Amino acid sequence: MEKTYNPQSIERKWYQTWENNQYFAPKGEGQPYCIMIPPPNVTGNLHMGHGFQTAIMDALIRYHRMRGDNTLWQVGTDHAGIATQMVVERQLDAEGKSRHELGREKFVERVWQWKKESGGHITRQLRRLGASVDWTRERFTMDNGFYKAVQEVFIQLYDEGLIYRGKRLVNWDPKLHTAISDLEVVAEEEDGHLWHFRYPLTNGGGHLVVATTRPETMLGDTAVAVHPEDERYRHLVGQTVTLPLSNREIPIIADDYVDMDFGTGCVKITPAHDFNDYEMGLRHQLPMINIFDDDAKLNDDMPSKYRRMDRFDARKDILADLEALGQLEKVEPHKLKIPRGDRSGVVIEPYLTHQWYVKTKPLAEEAIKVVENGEIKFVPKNYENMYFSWMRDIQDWCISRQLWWGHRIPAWYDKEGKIYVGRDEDQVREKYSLAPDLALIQDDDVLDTWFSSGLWTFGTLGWPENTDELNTFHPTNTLVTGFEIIFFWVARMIMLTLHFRKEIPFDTVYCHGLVRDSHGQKMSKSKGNVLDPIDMIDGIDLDSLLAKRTAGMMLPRLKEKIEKQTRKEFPEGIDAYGTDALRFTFYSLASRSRDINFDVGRIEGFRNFCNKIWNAARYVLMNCENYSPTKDTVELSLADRWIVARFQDAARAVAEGINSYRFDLASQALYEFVWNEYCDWYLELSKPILWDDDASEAQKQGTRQTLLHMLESILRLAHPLMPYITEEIWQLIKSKVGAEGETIMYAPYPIADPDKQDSQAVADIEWVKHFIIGIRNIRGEMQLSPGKLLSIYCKNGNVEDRRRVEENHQYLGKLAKLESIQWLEADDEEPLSATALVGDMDILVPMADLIDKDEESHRLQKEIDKRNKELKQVEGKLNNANFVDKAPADVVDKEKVKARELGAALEKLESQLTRIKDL
RNA sequence: GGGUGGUUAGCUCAGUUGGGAGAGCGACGGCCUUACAAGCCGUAGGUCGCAGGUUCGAUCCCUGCACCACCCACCA
Repeated sequence: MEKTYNPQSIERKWYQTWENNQYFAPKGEGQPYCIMIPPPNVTGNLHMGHGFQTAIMDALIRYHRMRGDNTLWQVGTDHAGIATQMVVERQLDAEGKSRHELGREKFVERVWQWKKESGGHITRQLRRLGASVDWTRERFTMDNGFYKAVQEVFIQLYDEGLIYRGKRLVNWDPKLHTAISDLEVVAEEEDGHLWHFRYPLTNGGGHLVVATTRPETMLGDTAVAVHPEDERYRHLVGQTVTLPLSNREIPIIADDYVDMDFGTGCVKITPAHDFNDYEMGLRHQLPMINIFDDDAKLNDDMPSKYRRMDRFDARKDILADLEALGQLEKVEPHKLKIPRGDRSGVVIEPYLTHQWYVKTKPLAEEAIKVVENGEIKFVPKNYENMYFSWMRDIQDWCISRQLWWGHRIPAWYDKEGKIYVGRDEDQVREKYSLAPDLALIQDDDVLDTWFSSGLWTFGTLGWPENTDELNTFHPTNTLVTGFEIIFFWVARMIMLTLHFRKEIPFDTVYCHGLVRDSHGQKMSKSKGNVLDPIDMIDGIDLDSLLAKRTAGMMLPRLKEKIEKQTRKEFPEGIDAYGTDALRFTFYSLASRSRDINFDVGRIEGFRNFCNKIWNAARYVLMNCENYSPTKDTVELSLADRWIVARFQDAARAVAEGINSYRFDLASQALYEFVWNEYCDWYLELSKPILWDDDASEAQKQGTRQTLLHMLESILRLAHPLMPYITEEIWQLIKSKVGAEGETIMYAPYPIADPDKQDSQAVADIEWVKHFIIGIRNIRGEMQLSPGKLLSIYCKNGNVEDRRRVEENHQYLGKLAKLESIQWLEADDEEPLSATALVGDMDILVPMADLIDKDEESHRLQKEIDKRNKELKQVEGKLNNANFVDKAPADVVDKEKVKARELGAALEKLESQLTRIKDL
């Protein structure tokens, strides 16, 4: 083995081996376990969120696979309608072309081309993370089979009356020229104004003042509303005002939606451009005047001077014109929520168009039930509340998009606009018995991307065919996803799956937080704090990192800031830490918390952990070169029995962590066992035996066997979290432990064995550790040379102490670096010493000339202070009659024991201090 | 406006049947001790956001408040 752990030299090799040998495919007779990957955007790039999510899923998958389950991790990618179309449109733009010049067919062809070129990128990156997905079953949301599933679902829902087409107000994105769903609109508070206009009463008797944040929409006003009980305006209801600029007469209506206390209490009503006004328009049968075109420019029905004008320019002009007319009463600064498209970032316009909708209420009812009754569980549980609150108030889902990239809606129209829904034109003609010469045209729109991803769990398994995969793996088990797409994706999967499969899509939804930078800031290009998981695996030098973070930055000031900040944080760039270290870092961060702050400092620590394992393996191999499994009786040492016992606790803790989705606890239990017990103590305790010429061969074989067996067990325990290093080392040692199989991936996962518990060995080693630590403390504090062999005395020990000293002579001598240990009897004169306590036993390190008197006084005083503080607390409790009376007896006893021990220890320490001082 | 999560060592975070406050990184001191300097040994550091309450006892349970983050909602 190389002296230093080098992830680069092992990772790619093993992944290829695994993939080539089809180790990722479902296998065996075990119970099925299945995870569906949340399909990443086919042309996307792996980010930290993917990294985190993939690490979690792979751990679950490898864990179940090793436990013998018939395990499938289904992989695939999403066509991501808007995102992908935008990328390709941007490319065209750079060539000075537009998609409209190209035409629909050519454009879609071009997107497929782009998918072909860059579609492999993200899947290559998933491989780098060690994801054991079954590549042979990779799917795409627009592959032929999926297309069929999507059509089937659309047609059936339409035939059942759960999909309808209607002309309604939708969220219109004027940049992308498409409708979007409520979820794709993000409303942020921004500074704006509240303008007060005068609308003159038609009969000449004065005017009403309306307040608005959107002056330009006045061109589409069809009423002014007041509250029915508003004394100020009650008498005017039924009269009309004359709308300035348009000179239209519009009614004054009463509606209790109006808040009398806001603004003037008069609201201008623009049914075609505001969701509330739309509802009111319906209630009062108001005309709906659309003032915009698809670009959100004023349309040709508007007064000529505003036609073709951009909405924001029109606002300025209208304000100026109203002011000129003397109708602008006042302007106030006003904070308001501005709706913007999550993709385009432009202000969304409520806009009257024909769109397709899913009637969600009936679907949602069932979907609520399965979470209520526990068939589907959310982890952490509180996300269920979020789910419920949204589902119980769900709105119909606008599923049509005016894009070209996506599933085209399987609907046709005749000249009269009658709708025919079916698989294709021929089938539609047959289904609806249409005359062969009736001209039909297909709907131009495509479906919302989430409509197809909503079918992911069963669509990928072959539905609508009744496949073996579907019967075996559906319902799937665990869905691992970010909480931010619970509504977008999770809820819709549950609704659609219940409807079409009459079963749940998965039984558990594990929701993880958002991966942020080390200061809790969201990672974003504009902040320049984005970390690329691949860079942490492969490393990146400072210049490349700077170039990457500032690529395409237009603002020099921003660019400078990002450079400065990056130089400060990564003066040397980023080291190549390897996949295992990156993954382990993700696990350590996978607590219940909602935000995951990724600190690069931690990955280094876990790379070091890999190196620790690596070197432990080197040690084991060096000492077991000629070892082979033997049938001869071997003798197990105390340390052997101890580490085996301790391993059971570790194995239980790791499994518990994984089972409860507490990967932080699982990784911590593993880390602590490997480093603090196996390496720090067990490997050290093995040396006195292996390097002792007097030790028997049976003892040495026992130690070698335990070294190997424990190492091999650790590798299996760690494999789901750190697949590469564990496979690499496992291959090197498997023959020595008689392990079968070609890969650790199929080796059995360790299960804690209660019979291997050994409380005697654990207690003895605890005592040994205390002994050694006592000496080390004196060494460290007294500045004694670490290599200096000490001759020490023990005193006041009981029978147990004497046994332990006797039995563990070798351990103590080697690890505490002792020349000799001798017992002093009660009446023996004590040499002046530095002392340590192990239970009731004193350890004396004679001072001779090596120990400084003042130093030792100081050290003793520190010990005394510490214990005094503790004793005070304990005595406080024991002196409290209430405590003694009311606390459980075992708690009181514990405190009493503690008080006695502390008292005894203090007595010794103090007399020792007096002796030293009196010197 | 309604709701959720958070506030613990300098930093990032663990800490559920309420009974001794922890880890990693960083800091300090000492070591190239034949697995590992990506290491070893030792040390220091916290009024567990604030104020009340319940309890013999509260980081943990209850109430209120402050601050941070997020989700939902029709105030022109």
